[in-house]
Amino acid sequence: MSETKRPRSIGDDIIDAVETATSKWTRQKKSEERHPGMIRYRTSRMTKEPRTTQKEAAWQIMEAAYMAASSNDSLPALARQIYYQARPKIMALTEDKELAYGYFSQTLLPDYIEEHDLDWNVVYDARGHFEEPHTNRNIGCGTIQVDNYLDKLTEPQIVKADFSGASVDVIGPQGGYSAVLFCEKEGFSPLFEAVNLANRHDLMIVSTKGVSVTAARKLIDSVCGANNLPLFVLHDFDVAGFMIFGTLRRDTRRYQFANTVEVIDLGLRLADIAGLEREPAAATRTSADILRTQLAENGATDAEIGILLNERVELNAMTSDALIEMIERKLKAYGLKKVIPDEELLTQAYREFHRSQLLREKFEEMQGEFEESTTEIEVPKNLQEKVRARLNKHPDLRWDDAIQIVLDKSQLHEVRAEKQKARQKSGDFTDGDGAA
DNA sequence: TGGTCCGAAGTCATAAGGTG
DNA sequence: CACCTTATGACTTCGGACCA
Repeated sequence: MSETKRPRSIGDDIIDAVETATSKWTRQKKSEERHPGMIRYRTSRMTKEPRTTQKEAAWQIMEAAYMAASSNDSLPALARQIYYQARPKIMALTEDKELAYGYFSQTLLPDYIEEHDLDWNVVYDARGHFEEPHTNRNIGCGTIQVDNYLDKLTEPQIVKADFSGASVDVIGPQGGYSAVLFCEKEGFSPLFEAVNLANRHDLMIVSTKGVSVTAARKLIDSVCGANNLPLFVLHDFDVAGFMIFGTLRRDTRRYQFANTVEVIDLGLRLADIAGLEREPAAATRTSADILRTQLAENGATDAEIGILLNERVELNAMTSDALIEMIERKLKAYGLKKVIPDEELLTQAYREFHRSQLLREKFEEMQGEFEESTTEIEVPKNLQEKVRARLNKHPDLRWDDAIQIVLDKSQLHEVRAEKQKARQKSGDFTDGDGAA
């Protein structure tokens, strides 16, 4: 501006010099006025020393922590056990920054395992249960239990007749159940049992408390996906309920489905909540727009979203009979059928049961003759000591098992097998070695 | 051409909300 | 308390604008 009017003076040079020298500073200052949020970041960035993040620290020590917790990968390790191994080490590397268990177990540990493609035996606590129809196997929705269960799935096995008669052993969907029912709440189990829901429709019922754990999704993925069984989902009419429904039919950060599963919504949906008690939706800090998007992604219609933003209806608002009526109406509408195996298996089973019947008649005859001819049975001396000696040798047995072995050494194997079988019947799929 | 700066987009770590 | 998820603030990265 000035140079055309008058010759440059020393003053002009000084001004230029000052402006040049301070231009960067001015620029920064003005930028900071426009973006006050950046000030802290910039100062911290200029003054901070490079430090280790919790993630970096975790990456350094994770393997050692797992190996310690799992006794060199020979036993299953609970996420929490690994955490206790890892925590002091991570904190030492990060200026004692507190390490939250949730962050460790939900983010660091699974991310590490995924990134390194590891085959570690990491275990989370069971949450909820699943129960087969007819067999009454009731198993916890935990990592180990689900894995063991999936390992043992089998085709129906016909058990040949012996003293106890022929039977058919079934573990899993084949010959066992025709669909899986997922219920958001565990509390309905007594009701389902009272009306015999599972047995009458050959349903395996899975319930977790709230959002499904990954073990439950893995179970559903395998059982439904590999056998083409439908999954029915029962949930509240609320934001969480739709989320529960949504996470069972799409991939999330923590679990990706390997199979395609046909997921059927049993409600509650708009059509189901007429006349039911509504309560205000739980307060949330999430904006309505985000909720709307989420809900739509989880399958809610516009009309439903309109209600869900303000109100909710619990499954508990239904009377027991109305709930069962609704479930069965929808199962019927779907066309769910009882399990009936193919002709070949039916034939085999028929023959074996027939044989069993004949054997029983024979046995009863023999029993009559036997009772007449028996005399007093000799009992070995020092039976108590003998039992104690057997138990010392095989501490996993009970006293009556020991008597059988005293009577006949060759029984040991059978006794063991019986015990194992009994445990499986009762739904103990935790496997002998068990969690540490 | 090569250094500096900006800010959108991405990552990390945590908080908070939900189930029973 | 366990677990799950999404939201969010703090920080980090990085492509491109800018400038000398």
